[in-house]
Amino acid sequence: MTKKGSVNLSNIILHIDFNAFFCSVAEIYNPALRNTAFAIGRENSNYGVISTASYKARQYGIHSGMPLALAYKKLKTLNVISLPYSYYLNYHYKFINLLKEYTNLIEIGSIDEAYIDITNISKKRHPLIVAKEIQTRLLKEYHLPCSIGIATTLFLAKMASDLHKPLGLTVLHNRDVKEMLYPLEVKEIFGIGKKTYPKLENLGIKTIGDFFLAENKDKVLSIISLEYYNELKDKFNGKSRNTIMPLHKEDNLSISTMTTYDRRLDSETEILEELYILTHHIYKRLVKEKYLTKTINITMRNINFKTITRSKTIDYTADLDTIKTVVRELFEDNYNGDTLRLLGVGFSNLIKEELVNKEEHNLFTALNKSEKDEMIDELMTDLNKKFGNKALFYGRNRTLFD
DNA sequence: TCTGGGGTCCTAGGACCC
DNA sequence: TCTGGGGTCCTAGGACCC
Repeated sequence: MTKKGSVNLSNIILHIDFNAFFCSVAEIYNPALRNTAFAIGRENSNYGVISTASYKARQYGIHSGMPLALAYKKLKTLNVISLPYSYYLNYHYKFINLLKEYTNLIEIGSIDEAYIDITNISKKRHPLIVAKEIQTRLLKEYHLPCSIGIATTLFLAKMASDLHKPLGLTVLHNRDVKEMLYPLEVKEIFGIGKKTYPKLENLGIKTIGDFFLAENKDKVLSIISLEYYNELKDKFNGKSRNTIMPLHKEDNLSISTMTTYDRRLDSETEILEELYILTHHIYKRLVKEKYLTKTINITMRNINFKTITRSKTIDYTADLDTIKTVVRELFEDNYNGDTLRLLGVGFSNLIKEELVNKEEHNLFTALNKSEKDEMIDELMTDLNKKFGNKALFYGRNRTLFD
């Protein structure tokens, strides 16, 4: 698809990434915050971490993920605020709706970023013009500054949007990858995080260029697998996914909730009570979004930050009592008396209620492999009729009738 | 300085089935 | 007595991302 001399066959992907999205939304609701040092995080508290720091706050060395206690050390007067999540979501939807004016080939990366395929649009208008227009409209209509990357694959578009912030507009041609990306630190690679990066750095591999240098290959392979190495190599060579999966993110593989407590928990009764509260909380979402769950998990983190998760798989259910019983069992079977700082409850192996007919499901599990395949084919045909492409997504995750 | 909350993907061993 | 090969599911944990 991106062979030499066949540029016209390449897709054109934009990655649109908001700059300090949560802060921008906060500024919409309270314009007095503009150009001030503030951050999004737990209000009136000395624990927890910064979610997003305004550009002014970043001048003091404050950044996301930083513990609040440290942030206040850097700037005593730092203004830390939070808004209900729905406020951010509201602008997320406005953003997606604006993109829909251009194309339906939209893949949502997270609340503040999305990819779109403008290959077709680009036949009539230059990609840069289109990107500039989207960027300007988001700023003028919604006061949301963003950076946009333009490239032939999703991965390169994302790397490109990171190159210039805020309000960047960056075209990254495949032929320019070496010049533009190789000088960057290896931790800038999407997929190399804070565990892997120090190990590479220890071996003298500091830049992306070092990472791909032939003579460093053995060193790199002592840290990561050959498969992953090759995958990254392809990505930097422009040989990775260049098609949008439009419905990605619209359906969950799992949902969960967790809370860090500002008190320490060591009474079994109290912990179980809190687990029930969390269970109710996440259960409401399960029902609201019309899922059934098959696997229930709890998370416990002790004061030394040791975290365990325990799960149990049962029949698909949306019955609160059944779920609470499993939660209690998981807790009673696994709690060792530690003093805890965090609890969580989650559901995975989800399936949409409307796509499960219990009777059909039971019938299905009794079939042999080829009968199952046949039935899946029939069902997928039906589902495609009913839901269009959406059904393909369920098929991809194979959760439909496992 | 002291570590939020919500997700996804991957790995690996054991159980179980044919 | 010692024990194949392929496949799927379940569980636990880790890395990573926003």
